[in-house]
Amino acid sequence: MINPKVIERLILYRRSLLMDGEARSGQIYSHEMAVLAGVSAPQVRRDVMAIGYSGSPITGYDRQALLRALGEMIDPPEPESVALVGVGDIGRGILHYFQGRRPRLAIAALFDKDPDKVNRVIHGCRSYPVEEIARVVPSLKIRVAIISVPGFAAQDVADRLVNAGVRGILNYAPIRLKLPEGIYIENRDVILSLEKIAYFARQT
Amino acid sequence: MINPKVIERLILYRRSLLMDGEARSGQIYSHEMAVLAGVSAPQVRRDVMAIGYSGSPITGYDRQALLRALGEMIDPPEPESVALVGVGDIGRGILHYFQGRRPRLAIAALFDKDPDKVNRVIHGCRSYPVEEIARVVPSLKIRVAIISVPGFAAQDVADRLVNAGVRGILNYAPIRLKLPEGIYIENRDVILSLEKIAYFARQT
DNA sequence: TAGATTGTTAATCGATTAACAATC
DNA sequence: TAGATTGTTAATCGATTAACAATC
Repeated sequence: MINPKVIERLILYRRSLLMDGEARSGQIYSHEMAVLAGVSAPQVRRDVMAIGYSGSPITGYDRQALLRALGEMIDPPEPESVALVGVGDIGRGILHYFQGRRPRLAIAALFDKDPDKVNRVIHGCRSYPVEEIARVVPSLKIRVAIISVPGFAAQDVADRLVNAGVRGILNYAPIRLKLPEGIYIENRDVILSLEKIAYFARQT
Repeated sequence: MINPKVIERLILYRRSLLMDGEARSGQIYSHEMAVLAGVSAPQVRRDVMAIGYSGSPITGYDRQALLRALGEMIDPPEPESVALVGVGDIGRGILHYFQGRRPRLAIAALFDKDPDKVNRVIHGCRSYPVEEIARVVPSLKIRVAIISVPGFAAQDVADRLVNAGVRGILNYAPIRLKLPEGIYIENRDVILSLEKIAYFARQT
């Protein structure tokens, strides 16, 4: 199993290759990829090795073949649905921003506690009360969720999601969720990030 | 200088102490703090040591004194202004969510390229064209900025911000910014995060 | 004093970087 | 072949964990 930092770099490599319009086909060397992605060349070689793709000492890597190998690692084999819980400011922002950007990854269900926000279609997406997580999440085979509810509600929501089959969570709520082993989580607390950045901006 | 992971934990310790309403005053042991913040007890002790505060082998740490020490490290000495560039879906979500939550840290200026979005007041905050960054950022002594513009515009915006005196950036644009040494940056690319989470959710 | 906790050092772990032999 | 690059191993670096002497 590949670790999170490696996966992140693999995603960056793919983007770099796709955005490097100059030469979508042809060959590319590790040091060129390194410049594009902002990492070191040996790092690129190690990462490429990790996905089982190999290049040639003479011609480097084949762009198209490398993109295929990256896609096989990164992309879900079939389109995947994501749940978004909490249709507040942050949640709505993410929903609007995200929809339609990744064909194989789409927000397929919204959940909220507010009766005014449920049983509607928001930005092309059906919204349900949180009590329906247990029913809707398994029926849509959802395994990834975004939590953007207030801190006090986040643990309850997380428990419901995990019980319903979710295995990965992107958490915007300002608390550290307690989750069973094997659930992958990333915390994206905006206020914490800004406090941290402000600290470092003050130094120097 | 303290490293980012330590600062992040210090912020969590403070939150844990503030939210642990049970006993806002009195003493607390490292292993109790460890449970609250979800880290190990020796880790808590090392971090507390790093901010120059010390406890007693008998009574542990004094909550109020520790909170003061944490605040001195984390909080800006005087209220600090933050710039937000890009008043789109994500930017607007952050603006609405963030305003008023941290008294010493507030979004004080918005910037956008769209003529319809500038020279207005959005959610109590004045908006300017991006060309005015060079003038407004220094005049408000802004050192921290949030970038939530499309990828193709982000590098230009970042350069303008850094030239105007910004030293810390929270970047929501889907590119790796090239910045001079000494500028602190955190990347919060939503799509990248979800792709990563989806990968790990598929395993197991 | 006895004992649990603190401050601090040593051991471990993992990831990154540097070096280099293998290769086309 | 000569040479630049790849694949792969060794060295380095840093952070975390474990251990323990000092302390009240």
